[in-house]
Amino acid sequence: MSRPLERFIRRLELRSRLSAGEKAALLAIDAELVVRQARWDLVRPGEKVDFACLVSRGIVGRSETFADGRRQTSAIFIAGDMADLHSVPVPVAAWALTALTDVEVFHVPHEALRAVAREFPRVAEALWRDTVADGSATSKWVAVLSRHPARKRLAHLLCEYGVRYAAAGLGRAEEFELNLTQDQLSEILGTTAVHVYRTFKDLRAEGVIATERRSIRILDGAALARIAEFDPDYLLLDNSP
Amino acid sequence: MSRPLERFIRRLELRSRLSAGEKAALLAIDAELVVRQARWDLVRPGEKVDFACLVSRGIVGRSETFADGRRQTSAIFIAGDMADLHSVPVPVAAWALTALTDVEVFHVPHEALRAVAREFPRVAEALWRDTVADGSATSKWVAVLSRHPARKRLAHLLCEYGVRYAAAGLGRAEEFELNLTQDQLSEILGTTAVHVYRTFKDLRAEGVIATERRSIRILDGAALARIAEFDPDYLLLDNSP
DNA sequence: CGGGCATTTGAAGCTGATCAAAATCAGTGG
DNA sequence: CCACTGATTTTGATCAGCTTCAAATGCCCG
Repeated sequence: MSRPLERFIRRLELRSRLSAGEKAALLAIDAELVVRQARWDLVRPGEKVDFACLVSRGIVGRSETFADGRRQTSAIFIAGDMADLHSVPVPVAAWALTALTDVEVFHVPHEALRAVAREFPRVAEALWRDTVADGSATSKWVAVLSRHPARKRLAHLLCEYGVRYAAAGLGRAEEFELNLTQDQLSEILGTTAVHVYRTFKDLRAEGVIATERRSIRILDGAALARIAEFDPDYLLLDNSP
Repeated sequence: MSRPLERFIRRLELRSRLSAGEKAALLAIDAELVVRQARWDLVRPGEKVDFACLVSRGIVGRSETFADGRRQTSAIFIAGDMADLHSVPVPVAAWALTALTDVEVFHVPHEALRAVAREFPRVAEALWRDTVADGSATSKWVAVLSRHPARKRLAHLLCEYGVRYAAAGLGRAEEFELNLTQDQLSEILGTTAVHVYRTFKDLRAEGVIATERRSIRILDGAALARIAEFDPDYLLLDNSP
């Protein structure tokens, strides 16, 4: 694609209104396309970066590894997400950004983003707003992870992923590919791969979802949302402001 | 105090460089002082606000309540913290801000902050940067909460609080008042009050900390940091940029 | 000095972790 | 097309950490 930020602008417009001039300035930014295999670390903790990673294909995870080797993924990013928008004001990574599947990522130069933000205060606010949305999702995840058992956590993840996947224009909220292994899911859900399996099994047995290979079909969205206590407000996706 | 934002500017300066003019513009902002007792909700979920809450005294928590009445606190804020800086770009609260102790809070008008941010791009970036720091701490908490047993979680909280308390110029990292009940701590640590008590007891028995009423004395900071796997980088407090 | 919180203590039970291993699948090369 | 290989999913058994419930003690404030 000749205009790497096209999809990112559509993402921003889910939360912010942008003028034609503002969009044109963003569209004019050039970015290097990088193709990586699953497991590749796009950014390592402590690394100083001068670009932000815009996901174009596949899934990127933000994760942290502990002394005993166990890992926790605190966010996942899909096509259209700027995985480390926070690196623009804070260019030293505090976590790893890892390719969870084979991915295509644009390296968007910080300096170009900063220049547009300086010139257009509403772009600056739009970027700030998307950073807030990231924090909002993370904050929600603190609560879900800490207070819900695995079945509610998984239900919540499926609800959120479906909504985000649909909002990104990548598919339907009721049926999508979740291209993550149960091991990767366990690192998001704060549990073990074994338990992820059993949890999937329970949800299938209840007739709430169906799985086939890595595609998820939500048979009873209302039930799933009830199990998860899912309320999409925290994703800040209704373009009201 | 005639200049409500004085302490907030010092907080910003821990992470961003500001010119005299930029500081003056922030200092000129007027804000209403509000005094509340413990348990008071400063902001309720879903509420539309046109001001941000700058903590002046006491502790404010950001928390979420579930259907069964259990609560999770995803962040705590001390004097100098803008508890809901994120409300400037996103003025609809997704969570409650609650006074965990008796508090004094300044209501800082969004419009005033936005005006300064529009005029001074570096102020905009400083505010953005502090939002990133909030997200960074939240993201760390996802990992800690999800992967560490209660003893490491408590150790981590004590390390973080000490560092933040000292950075805010409110005391020393090795000895401070943690004016929270064990019940409130359990809502931060994702456990129960009973378990918080037992965890404190264990850490005391190991000689790592001492407690007296609600004051905490860290006897062996190195051991506490080791237990917690604490590395303060994620707080983004070294004024390097 | 009494009432309301908060802390401390005890006992029982459950959820999810851990460890081990079998079954299945995806991809590779003969 | 099949055998082989490594990764992932599925299954089973045991156990630790934490929750839950109940109650006693301690502390602060009016």
